[in-house]
Amino acid sequence: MGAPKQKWTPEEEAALKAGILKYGPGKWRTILKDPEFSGVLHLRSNVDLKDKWRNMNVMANGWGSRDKGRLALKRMIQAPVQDEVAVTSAAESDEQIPEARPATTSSGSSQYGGSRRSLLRLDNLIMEAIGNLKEPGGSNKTTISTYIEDQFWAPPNFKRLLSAKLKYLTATGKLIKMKRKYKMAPKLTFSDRRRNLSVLLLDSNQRISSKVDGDDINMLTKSQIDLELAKMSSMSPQDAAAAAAQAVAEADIAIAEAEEANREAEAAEADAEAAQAFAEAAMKTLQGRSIPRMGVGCGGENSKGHNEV
DNA sequence: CTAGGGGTAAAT
DNA sequence: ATTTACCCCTAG
Repeated sequence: MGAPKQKWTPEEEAALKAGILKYGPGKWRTILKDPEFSGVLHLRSNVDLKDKWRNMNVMANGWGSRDKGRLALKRMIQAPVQDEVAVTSAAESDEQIPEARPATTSSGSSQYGGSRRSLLRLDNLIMEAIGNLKEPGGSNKTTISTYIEDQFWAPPNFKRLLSAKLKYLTATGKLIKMKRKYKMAPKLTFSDRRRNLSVLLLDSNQRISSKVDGDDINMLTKSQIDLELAKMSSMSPQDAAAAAAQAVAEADIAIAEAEEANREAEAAEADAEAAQAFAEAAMKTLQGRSIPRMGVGCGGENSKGHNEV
């Protein structure tokens, strides 16, 4: 009647994920009662949390429980019908997911539509690489490149793209170049109000109480969290690749330009999506560190955002 | 209260 | 026209 739809804000998503990280999946009521999250989620109900989490997870692994058979067996060689549906969820090694996307055939108008988003993704990918490598003193370009190339197929011009990106990130202060290695900025000057978000996340990175009771379904706690991260990773290569091929056609300058324009102009939607990815990267990076507590007051709001209450 | 199924309104 | 995402309803 009054509100046809109420989109989830990144803050809400972050809070939800933080709550799941803190307690675990299924404790929606508990998460909702937590004073740290109730401030952000007091408008949502426990059912909403569950639904949202389901949607996120479905996107992560491909087909969790929903999505009957729409995209499933459609245009795939070999029919894995008789096989189990044991996805590669509990992968303890690294984030590596079998992409089963029928590729984006919507290359009708090859504008910058999807490029901007992908570029921003690569941005986060680099952060994740550095954060995951956890190399003391930072990681050099080759290491980062290897890390990414190892997980995804790298376009022929990837090295070039990466170089441009690294340079840009260093120039903007997001990365610190020491000698020949790149490190993350200590102050986390990624954005303005992105700080309290990370703090919010970091506050609840204690650990997951994985109490092995006896049943088999137990490890869907941390696995699913990591799955979330894998989602971003497995989604990037395709999109980023297409973007890379296009971007290289233009010039390396176009990348920085697009990035800058993106950051200045529509830093509402893109940044919003980057928020959750960044939150995760930051959380993983600063894991097990002494984090000074901060107020969780989200005061500074962007001027041109969507005003939905 | 939580898990799952389903429908419908927005995006592409 | 197809896909995404939010919300409601029902069963356990």
